[in-house]
Amino acid sequence: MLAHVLIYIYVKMTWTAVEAELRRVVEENRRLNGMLDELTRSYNALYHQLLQVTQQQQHPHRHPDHHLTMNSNRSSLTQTHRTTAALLPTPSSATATATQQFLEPHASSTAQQQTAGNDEAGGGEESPPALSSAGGQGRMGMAQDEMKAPARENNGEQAAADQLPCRKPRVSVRARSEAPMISDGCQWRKYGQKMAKGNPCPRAYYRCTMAIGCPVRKQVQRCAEDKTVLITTYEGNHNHQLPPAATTMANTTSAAATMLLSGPATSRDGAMLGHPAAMFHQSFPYASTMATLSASAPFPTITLDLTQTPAGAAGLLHALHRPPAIHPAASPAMPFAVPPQLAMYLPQKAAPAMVPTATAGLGLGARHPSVMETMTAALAADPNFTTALAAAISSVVAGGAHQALSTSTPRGSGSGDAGDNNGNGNPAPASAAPTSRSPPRLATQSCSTTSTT
DNA sequence: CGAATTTGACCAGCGC
DNA sequence: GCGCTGGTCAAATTCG
Repeated sequence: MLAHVLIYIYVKMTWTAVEAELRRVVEENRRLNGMLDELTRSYNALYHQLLQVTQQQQHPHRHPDHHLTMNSNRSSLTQTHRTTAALLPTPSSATATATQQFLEPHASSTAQQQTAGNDEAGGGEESPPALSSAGGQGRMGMAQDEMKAPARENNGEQAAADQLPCRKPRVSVRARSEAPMISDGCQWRKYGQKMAKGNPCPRAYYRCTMAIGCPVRKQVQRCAEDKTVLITTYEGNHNHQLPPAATTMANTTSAAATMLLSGPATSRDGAMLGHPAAMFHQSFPYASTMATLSASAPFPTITLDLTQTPAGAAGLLHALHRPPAIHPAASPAMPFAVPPQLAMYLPQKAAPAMVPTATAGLGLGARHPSVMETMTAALAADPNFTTALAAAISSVVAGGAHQALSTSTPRGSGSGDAGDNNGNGNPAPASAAPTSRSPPRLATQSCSTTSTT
C-alpha cells in the first residue's frame, strides 16, 4: 500500500515536472515560430530589394574582390554561379542556396535544382544529391562524386574545384591544446608537413583514413603568436559514416558556422535588419568574437576560436547547442541552411537524433570525452563554469544519463542526453531558450569536456 | 613485415 | 617570366 502511495507521489511529481517542461517547450516553440515569421518577412523584403538592385545595376561581374563582407561574398559568390537574383526561386530558398553556394558549390547546385528545377549544376561541376536529403544520406550523397575519385583522382576533382569561383570551404578550429593534434573521432594519416610562411611551427597535413578514398583533409598547425593554440583546419566531405565522436566536433562546427553565416557580418549591414543573422546575433552577441568567416581567396574559411575568454567560450557553447533547429535536415522550414561543408559533420540520422529537451553536450561528452577537449581547455579557467561542471558530473554519475533524460528531475538532469542525441549533438530549440540558460545546460556541456582533461 | 610517419621533390596558383 | 608559397606525392625511414 505504501508502495502504491509512493509510486503515486512519484508519478504525480514527475507529471508535474513534465507538464512544466511541456509548457516551457510550447512557449519556446511559439517564440521561435514568431521569430521564423519575422525572418520570412525580412527575407521577402530583402528579396525584393535585391531584385530591384539587380535590375538597376545589371552588372554581371559585380564583386571581383574577395575581400568583402560576408554579405557581399554571398551575393558575389552566388552570382558567380548563376545570374543574380533573377534565378533565385524564392526568398527563403534563395537564402539557403546562397549560403550553400557560398560554402559548397556542389550542394548549392543541388539545392538550386530542387528549388527551381534549374539544372545549371552549379557552374558545370557534378552535382551530387547532397544535402537535399536529411542527415547522413545527404552527406553520403555529397561524397559520392568524391568517392568516384579516390586518391589521385582527387587532384582532378580539386582541379575542377579550383576552376570554380568558390573553392572548397574550410572549417578552422582554434583551441588550446598541448597535444599535437586534437582528437575529433576520425582516423587521420599524415601525408605531409610544411613550414608555413610567418610561422615557426610546421603545418601538418592529414587525410581521413576511415574510408578508402575519403577526400577529407585537415591541417594542423600551432599558432605563431601563442604556441599553445592549436589550429585545425578541415576541408572536404566525408564519404562514410562518422563515428559519434566525429559528429560531435561536427555539430559544434556546423552549429557555429550556421550561426555565423547568418550572423556577424550581415548584422553589421544596416540593410540586413531583421535578417536571421541579426536576430541570432542579438541572441549571441559573443558569437562574433568566437567565430569568424573569411572569404579571402581562395578558401572561404570559418574559424571557431575556442581560445578566448571563458565567458565567451561558454557563450559559444550555448550557442552551439542552439541552432540545430536551423539545420535544414532538422527543420526544413527554416529559410537558411547549414553549410554543406559543415554538413559533412552532421549526424547521419538527423530526425531520430533530435531528442527534445536533450542537451547535446552531455551526450557528447559522456560518449566521447576527448572530442571536446579543446573546449575544455578554453573553459577550464572559469571557476564558475568549473563548479557547474562538477555539479553536472555529479548528477550524471549519480543518476546516469538516461535517468537524467527522464523528467523526474525537472531541469537539471533533464537537459542531459547521453543517448543517441549524439548523432545530432544538438538539442531541440525548445530546450535552448536564451532566457533559460540554466546552469544545468552549462554543466552538461562542460561535462562533455571534462572527461577529456 | 605491414603500417604509419618523415621529408625532400614536384606541381600549381598567384603576385610582382 | 620568375620567384614565392601552399599543397601533395612518394621514397625512405621508423614503429609496432
